[in-house]
Amino acid sequence: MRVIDKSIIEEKLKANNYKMTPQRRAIIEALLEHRGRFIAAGEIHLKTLSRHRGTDFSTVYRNLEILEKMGIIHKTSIRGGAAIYELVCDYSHHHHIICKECGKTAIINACPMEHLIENIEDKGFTVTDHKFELYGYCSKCYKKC
Amino acid sequence: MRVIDKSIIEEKLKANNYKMTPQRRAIIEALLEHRGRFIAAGEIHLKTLSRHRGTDFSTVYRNLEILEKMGIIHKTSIRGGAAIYELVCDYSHHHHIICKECGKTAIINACPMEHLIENIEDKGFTVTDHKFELYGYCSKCYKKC
DNA sequence: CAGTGTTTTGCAAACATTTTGCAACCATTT
DNA sequence: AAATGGTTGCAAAATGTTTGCAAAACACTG
Repeated sequence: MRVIDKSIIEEKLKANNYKMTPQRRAIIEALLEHRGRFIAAGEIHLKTLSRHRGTDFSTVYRNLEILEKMGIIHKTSIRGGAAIYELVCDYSHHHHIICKECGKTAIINACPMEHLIENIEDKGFTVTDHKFELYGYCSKCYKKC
Repeated sequence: MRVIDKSIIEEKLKANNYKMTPQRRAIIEALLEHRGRFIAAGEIHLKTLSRHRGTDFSTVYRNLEILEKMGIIHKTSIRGGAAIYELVCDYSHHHHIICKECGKTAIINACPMEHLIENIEDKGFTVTDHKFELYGYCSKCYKKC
């Protein structure tokens, strides 16, 4: 299991004919800095600005879309709110528990699908992907609330 | 296990001091018509209009919020997109498989949490809720794509 | 290291979604 | 009939995201 880092991401992008720009690098660095934590597009933009001033919001969105399509980041949202993003930290399949307060995440290595596939196939659905997320509070935020 | 219908919802609302208005009724009927299917706020608004013309979008949103807080509907979203809603069809805990094309859902009675609680508690998180959703295509939409 | 084709960017504007303040309304109670 | 408290439509704003376009930047090539 290879943990993701900057060079892996750059390789991947290159392999898909994406070029490395300061903006893109800044966005990736912002995400790396937040490893293990979901953040909103707005926060990513802010962090990116401090690394490469003038980066536009649209650039951030465009790059997040690219990174997501390449499986480098996860996109989700808490109860239908604004989208939040997180670096995929390694290549193994896993799920998350997400702090509703600060976005901190922990990995859940178990995947419920293993036990459920038979259960589902006779519903007539063809399953392409699944989401299993736990929400709650990390120890820090739990004390505050 | 009591399956939800119009009268249950009306009872619940009344018990919480909410009044039954034509608009609210129209919104609920629109949701009932879509039982077993997630729909977006925009669609609910459209359906509501045909039952009670002039109903404003804000009214729809306000009522969806109320219904959600009372546990009558579920709110979620597919990959960070716009919010989608569905009537909670019964009072038992369960999960969904959602068709990415038409929003049709099926119930998954198994809950992965049953087997996982121990696994998670030593991460320092206090779990308040969880989401387990499968995505794919229902038989109809699968043929089309 | 200039030339080339492609990608990427910033900007501005558009678009989509959701929320809010407010005055008016309605049903029920006093 | 006045008062109460939830509810609505309207208009506007806030929020979040996407797009078209011309200019700039990038990775190659020779």
